[in-house]
Amino acid sequence: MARNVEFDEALAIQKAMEVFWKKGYNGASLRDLTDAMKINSSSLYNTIGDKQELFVRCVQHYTDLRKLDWEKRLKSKKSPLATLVDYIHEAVNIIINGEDSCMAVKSAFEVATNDLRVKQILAADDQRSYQFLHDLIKNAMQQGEIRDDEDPALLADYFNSTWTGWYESYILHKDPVKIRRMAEYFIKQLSK
Amino acid sequence: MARNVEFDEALAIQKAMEVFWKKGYNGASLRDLTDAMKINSSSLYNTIGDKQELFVRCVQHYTDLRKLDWEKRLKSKKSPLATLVDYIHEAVNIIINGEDSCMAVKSAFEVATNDLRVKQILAADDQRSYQFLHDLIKNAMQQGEIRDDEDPALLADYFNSTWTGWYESYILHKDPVKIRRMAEYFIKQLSK
DNA sequence: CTATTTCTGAAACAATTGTTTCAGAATAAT
DNA sequence: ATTATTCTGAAACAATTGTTTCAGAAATAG
Repeated sequence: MARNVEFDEALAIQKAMEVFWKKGYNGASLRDLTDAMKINSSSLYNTIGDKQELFVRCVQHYTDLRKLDWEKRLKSKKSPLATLVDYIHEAVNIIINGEDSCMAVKSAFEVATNDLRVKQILAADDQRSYQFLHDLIKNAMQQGEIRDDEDPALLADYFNSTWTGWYESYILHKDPVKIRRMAEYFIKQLSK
Repeated sequence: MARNVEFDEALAIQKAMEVFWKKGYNGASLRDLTDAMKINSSSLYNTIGDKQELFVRCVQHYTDLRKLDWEKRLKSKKSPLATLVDYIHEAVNIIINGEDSCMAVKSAFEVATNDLRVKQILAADDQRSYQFLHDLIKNAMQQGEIRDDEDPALLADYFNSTWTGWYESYILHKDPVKIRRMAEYFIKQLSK
């Protein structure tokens, strides 16, 4: 018998996520956040909680979006290798066109080192990313699209960790050609 | 005709570097820094400058140390491939045994995105790292230690960006075996 | 409509932030 | 030893930090 929460929590989390993504955890102030979320800090503390809790929710949201993407791609009607190659090309485009790099990677280095909950969320995300690659690689092997003389688990681990360095490279050199060339090498290595 | 600076600036930079390395730029407060440096903030502002300037000096110091290491390794009497394999094994040990990951990588994602000077220092560092790998790969090819059907520049770029992902993986999963297996695959791929 | 509960906005909170001030200690040159 | 200069330590600075308070607006249920 009382009033309901007025603001759209999902939208507010989305907006907060964008701020954290761009500025990092320590670089984003509560004012930055509540301004973007268009709510008062009292509303924030009444519903979501403090800054740490908000960040956890934002990272969770970020990884949820990635999860949806992987699930959709796994349902694709294309062959496993084609699906994988498509994914790599889109990943490259995101690296090259994205303004603020990858929030998961940035958070891994800035926050996961000190915050257990964030580390667990990102570890689970990384595990899903691994599983996505692993499934595609294993299926591609079974269908004879790629060589099967290497352990798919090892390949998935190896490739999964590769993207991170491309993000770093692009931050430092802003060289799209360099990223594309590495991606082509990556694909060639996989295919043959 | 006056007093000299009392504290050891090189030592103070080293101590400040350790704080930034562990806590990041935004996570480290001026008190954290001056405590570790064992100097008063007035001395800091009198000699080195403000927080940004101090950070720049610390990142510069960090990359100087790496530069020395690469130069020493290039003078090694071992074969290029052996030198490279040694380097990879030591890099893995550093990843696995280091408490605070890699300051260059952390700074690339936290600071280089917004600070031009830091970006330039880290880009130059990355370029030296690339050159180190490139020299070794090219020499190994010329001496017939590894296949020469791939562009050494491409391989150097590709491998240079690989380490970063290993750091991330180790932060998230703390799994030494995973890192070692990726390194072995890396070496195998290079050799054959 | 009334009563009750809950949310919101603005203001205030103490603590911490990066930075500056300045008196006095310390030293080098005369 | 005196002088001139510069460094150091402690304190203070205003601004910003994350967080709390609370009066009043809003809305649900009776």
